[in-house]
Amino acid sequence: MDAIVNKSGNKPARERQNGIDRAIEILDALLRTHTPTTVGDLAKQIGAPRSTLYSITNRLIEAGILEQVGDEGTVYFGQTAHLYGRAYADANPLHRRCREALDRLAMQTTATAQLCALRGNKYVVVDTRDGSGVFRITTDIGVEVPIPWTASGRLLLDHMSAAEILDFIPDEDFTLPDGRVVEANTFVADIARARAEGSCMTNGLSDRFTCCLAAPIRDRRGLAVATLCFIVPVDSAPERKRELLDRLIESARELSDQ
Amino acid sequence: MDAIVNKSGNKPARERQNGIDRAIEILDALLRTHTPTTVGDLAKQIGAPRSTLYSITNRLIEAGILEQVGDEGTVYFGQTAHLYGRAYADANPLHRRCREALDRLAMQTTATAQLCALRGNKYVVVDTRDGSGVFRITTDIGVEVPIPWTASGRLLLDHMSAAEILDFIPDEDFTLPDGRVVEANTFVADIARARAEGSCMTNGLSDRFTCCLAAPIRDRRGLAVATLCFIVPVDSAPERKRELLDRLIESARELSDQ
DNA sequence: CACTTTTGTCCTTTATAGTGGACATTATTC
DNA sequence: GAATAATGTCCACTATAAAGGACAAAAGTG
Repeated sequence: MDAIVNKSGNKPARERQNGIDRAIEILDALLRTHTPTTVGDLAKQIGAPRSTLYSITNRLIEAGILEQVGDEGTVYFGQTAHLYGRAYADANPLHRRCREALDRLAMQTTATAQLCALRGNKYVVVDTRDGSGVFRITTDIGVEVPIPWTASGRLLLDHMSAAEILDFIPDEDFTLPDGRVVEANTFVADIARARAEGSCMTNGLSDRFTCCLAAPIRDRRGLAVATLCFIVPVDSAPERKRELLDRLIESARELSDQ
Repeated sequence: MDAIVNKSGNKPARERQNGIDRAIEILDALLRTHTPTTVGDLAKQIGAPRSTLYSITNRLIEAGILEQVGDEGTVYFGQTAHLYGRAYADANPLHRRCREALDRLAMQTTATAQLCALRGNKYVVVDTRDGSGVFRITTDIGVEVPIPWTASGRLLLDHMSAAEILDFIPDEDFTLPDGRVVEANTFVADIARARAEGSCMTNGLSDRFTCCLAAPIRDRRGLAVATLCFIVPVDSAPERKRELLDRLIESARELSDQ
C-alpha cells in the first residue's frame, strides 16, 4: 500500500515531522520563492504548525543561517548561509574552474554565461556572469525550472533511456510557460541529438526572445554533471550562435575529466 | 549558579542535544576547519555521539546541504548550501553593492580587496577579490579570526565602550599568531583613533609581511556593519597606502546609508 | 468604527529522535 | 600477522521537541 505523500511527491507525509526536516523545508521554501517571507506564510507553504516554525526559524536566525529582513516580520537567508556557500564554491575544484571559465566566456563574448545543473528532477542555474550587452533575461540562481524548458536540460539527461526520462520528469513540466506543450517523443529525440552533437541549442523555448546554447561538462564516466550555457537574443546571427556554441563546447571539454 | 558550558563558551552543554543544534554545530565545525571531514572526526570535534551524527549528516547529504567528498568518507558543504548562499548574496542590497565596489577596487588598484564583518565575537572575511598582483596572503572566506589581529576589527567595535570591548573579546584573542600580545589599553586607544580618523591601518600585525587598510561601512545609526579592506605588502610606499586608504574611505562612505 | 486576519508567545501532551552502547568490517600501525 | 583504531549500522530507552491549540496584541479590511 502506498504511504500518503505530500505535494512535493517524494517524502512520506507523517503527522509529526523531524526538526531537521522542517528546517530543510523552510530553507527550500525560501529558495523556491526566492523572496523574504513571513513565518506564517512559510507555515502555510510547507503545512507545518506555526509554533514549530517560530521555534525553528528563531534558532536558525540565532545561528545566522536566516536573517530578519527589513523590519517587518519576514525572514530570508543570512550571512552564515553565504559563508557556507562560499566554502562549498571555494573547495569544489570543478566549481572553481567553472567560475573561471564563466569569467572568460562572459568577458570575451559579452554574452551572459551560466553554469547549470540538475537539482532533483529540476534544472537550476548554479552560477551566472551577466554579459556586458543589454540583453539579459536571466533566471535567478537556484530557482528550479522544468527540465524540458531548457537546452541544458536536454544534455543533462543524455545518459537516460526514453523510459527513464519520461519517468523522471513530472508530466506538467512538459508544458511551457506560454502554454505550448513539448511532445515526449520530440523531447527524447532532442536529447539523442544533443548527445550526438555534443551540444544543444534552443530558440524561443522557455522564452520567446531567448536563444539558449549549451555544452556538457562530463565526469570520468561520461555523465553530464553540469553544462555551460549562453543566453543570447533569438535573432542573433546564426554565425554568432555557432561561434558561441563552439566556444562553449571547447570550454566544457576542458572542464570535463575524461 | 553557572550552568556547565562547553568550549565555545556560550551554549549550555546539555546531555541531550536538539537535532537542529547538532546540525548547526556540524555546519559550523566544517566552516571552522574549512576542509572535508569524516563523520567520526566531526563527532569528536563537537562532542556528539557518532550514531547521531551519522543520521544527521545523511539527512543533510540527502538535502544536498552536505556532500560526500571524493570517495573516502569525508563530508563537506554541498551544492544546495551554495544556492542558499547565493540567494542571500543576491537578495541583500548592501551585499550586492559591496560586491560591485570590491570588483571596482580590485580592478583599479590590482590590490586584494575584501569585505569584512563580525560573526559573533570574531572577525570574518565575507568576500574577496584577489588582486592581479602577486602578493596574496588571503584569509579564507568565513574563517573566524580574533578581532585584535585585524584593522577592520578595530573599526567594527568603535561603537563600544572600553569595558564592553574587553568584555566582548576573549582574553586569548589578544595574543597574535607569533606570540606577541596586544595590550588592552593600546587596543582600546587604536579603536578610538580608528573611529576619529574614519579608517584604520595596521602594519605587520596578524602577519609580518602584511599591511591591512580598512574603512567602515555604516548603517543609518552610524554603526559599522562591515568594512572594506585592502591587503598589501607591508613595505609598500606610504603614498600608495594613503591613496588606497582614500579610495576605501570613499567607497565605504558611498555604501554607508546615512 | 466593528470585523477579520495575522502575529508572536505560551502551555500540555505524547510520539519519537538523540543517546550510548554493541557489533561486524575494514583500515592502520607496529 | 597480530593488535589497534576507525567506520558504518543497528537497537532499546526515555528525555524532549513537534504538535496543536489558546491567547492577547497588532495590523489589515470593509
